[in-house]
Amino acid sequence: MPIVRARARPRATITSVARVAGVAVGTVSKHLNGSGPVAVATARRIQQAIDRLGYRVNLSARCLRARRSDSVGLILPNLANPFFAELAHAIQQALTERGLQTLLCESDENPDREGRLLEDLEARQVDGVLFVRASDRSTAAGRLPTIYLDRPVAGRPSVASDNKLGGALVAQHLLSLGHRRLAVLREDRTAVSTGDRVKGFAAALRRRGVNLRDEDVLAGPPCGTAAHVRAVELGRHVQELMRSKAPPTAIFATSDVVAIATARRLLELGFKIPDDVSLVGFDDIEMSAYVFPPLTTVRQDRAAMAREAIGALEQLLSGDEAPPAEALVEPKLVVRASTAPPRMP
Amino acid sequence: MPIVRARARPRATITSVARVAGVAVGTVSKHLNGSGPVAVATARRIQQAIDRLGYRVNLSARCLRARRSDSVGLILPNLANPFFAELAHAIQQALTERGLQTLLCESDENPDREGRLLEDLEARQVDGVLFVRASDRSTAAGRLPTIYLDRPVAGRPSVASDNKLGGALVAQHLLSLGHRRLAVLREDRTAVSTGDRVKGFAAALRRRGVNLRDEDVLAGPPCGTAAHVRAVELGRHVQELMRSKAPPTAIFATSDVVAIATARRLLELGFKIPDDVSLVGFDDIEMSAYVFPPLTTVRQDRAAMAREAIGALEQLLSGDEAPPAEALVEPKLVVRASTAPPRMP
DNA sequence: CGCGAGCGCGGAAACGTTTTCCGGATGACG
DNA sequence: CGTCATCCGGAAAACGTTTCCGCGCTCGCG
Repeated sequence: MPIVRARARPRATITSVARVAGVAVGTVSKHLNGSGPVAVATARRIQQAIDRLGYRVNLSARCLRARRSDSVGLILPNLANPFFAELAHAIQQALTERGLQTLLCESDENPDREGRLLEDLEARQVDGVLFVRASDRSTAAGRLPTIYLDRPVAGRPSVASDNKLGGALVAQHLLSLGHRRLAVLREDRTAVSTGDRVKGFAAALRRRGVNLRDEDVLAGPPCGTAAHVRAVELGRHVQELMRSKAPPTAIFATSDVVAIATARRLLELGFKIPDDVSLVGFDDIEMSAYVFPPLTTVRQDRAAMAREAIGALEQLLSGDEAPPAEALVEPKLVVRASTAPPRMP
Repeated sequence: MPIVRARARPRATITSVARVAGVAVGTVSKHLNGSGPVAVATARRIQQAIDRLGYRVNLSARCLRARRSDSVGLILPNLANPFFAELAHAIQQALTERGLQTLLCESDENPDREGRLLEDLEARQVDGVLFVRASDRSTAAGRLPTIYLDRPVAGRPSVASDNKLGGALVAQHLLSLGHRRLAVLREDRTAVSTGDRVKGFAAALRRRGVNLRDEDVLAGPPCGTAAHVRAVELGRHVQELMRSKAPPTAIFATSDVVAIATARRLLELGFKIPDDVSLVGFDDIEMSAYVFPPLTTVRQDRAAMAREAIGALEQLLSGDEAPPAEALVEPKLVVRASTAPPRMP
């Protein structure tokens, strides 16, 4: 518990403003919040006092008295993951537009910390929580109104991309280019969102008569493994895949980060993208437009997710309607330069 | 101002805990904070009451009374920029270790919003602020104890990487590989940190008898321009550079994002990296290890910057020592696969 | 002219803590 | 046995707001 210096000059309070303006504190409060009638002349005097004293409301006091903080907590696994960072950006922007403050916390991919974060947010009196769990197995739950994001919980209100549809979009795109020999690289065998992408992908293939064998789906080490270990593992998978008897003509990586790392390995091995092999990612992080080759991917609409999540939270808080169910946001295929028809044999 | 439902069941307060435990509120407070002697038997009774009621301290009330929030504000331009996101991650982690809460705000690269953010943080009673300004020209300043980060302000306590040294490290590396024809790609002509990198680079070259002409330093459009516009501009610069009479054998991009976009353009144009041209970035964002080719770059030590900044802030808050000056964090060269000796003519 | 309505404002009670001050009990020691 | 220090706990005052209640005044209307 660090030592903190008491502020040198005490800050102006609503009381000092009232004294300077020659009115009662209640009147100042009404002027600040527009919560009651105040004559224009009085309002002007109050405003002058505020400006002169440099008064700023004390949100702790307001929150204490009004039992309302106008702030919501956002818990997510890790800002170093570009997708989460960009999601945080979108959410913060949307909340700001609504006049709400964001309290951003990182769980560091550690489910054990999530409980503590929820307690912290409760102690800080947030009105609600937007919660991206560290893993699908994480079971932390607070007493606050919560909307789950990206990683839904059955029976709880949540907002996520339609991952199955996303996977299907990829399948459709690759099939229409003429690909028939396909493979999937996923980072973690257990992640539900990733699993849905693969399921949607496989189902769409099957509907068009193309079979995706189990051995065509390669998974990296479980979530939580060190990044460089996962990269090495991924590199091995790529090599194994491309050196097999019937190498795929297209690869679906279940996230852009994996896709970018896959592209690196393919290029290192001397394969050309998309000439020798097509590559599709997922998320559409900003970086995916800048790498070589610019990545064909599935865009998760972060702004829409943010809007949807905040709407759901407000509905939950207003409490007059039935709590919203699990909402799906439509993903969109973004075609760039990493996909093309397969080379004719 | 959104409507917020009053909480259904009122939360347990320190008063209710005291009643259940059969003690006075002051005693509960002492037990919670260890701020006074309390007998073990009493402490046990209190703890049982706390557990039974599911009590959580109300930080608004504590902050109001104790005039101390144990939280610090962090203002940065944009989480969608991977370097800032990773910096935020490091800072949040370091603050958490110190038992401090982080209030993260984005200015969206907009200097006009910074003033409002500072007011917000003041209203929320943060103990201090870590401030990454949106631009070197942004002049916003609050009344809170502030440590400037990454973009220093003359005469104010600040923490930043030693950008000149970083630039010199790049020069040294490229010179020792045998490069003599060099070029620089920077994103923004006016940014001081970027300027220092270029200055350090040019100065180190000059010391070794290599001249960097003005026309060898290409700058993108000013900060704030839309991302895709900047990418197009950058592409043009790369092309122009490589099609010139004496194309460089090595390029220094003043950030990893620019380097990655440069690599893309070079590869699109058919150049091999590092065979045809070497490429060096700056920052060492995580992605730079995953792209092709893995990027030689200068690592900004985010953890050290976070430690340094928090240390400076605590010193500023304790107030007994002279406020710390402008601190520089040492950057380190990270050699990967994007640099090699120049092709012999 | 009388009366009710409503506007503008003041007063005061909360909100949940921390902190200070004080008193009672207990133990040690002469 | 008396005195004093020590330990533990109670009481109450703040912290800066919001909100409720009520009062005086003005104005419109019959």
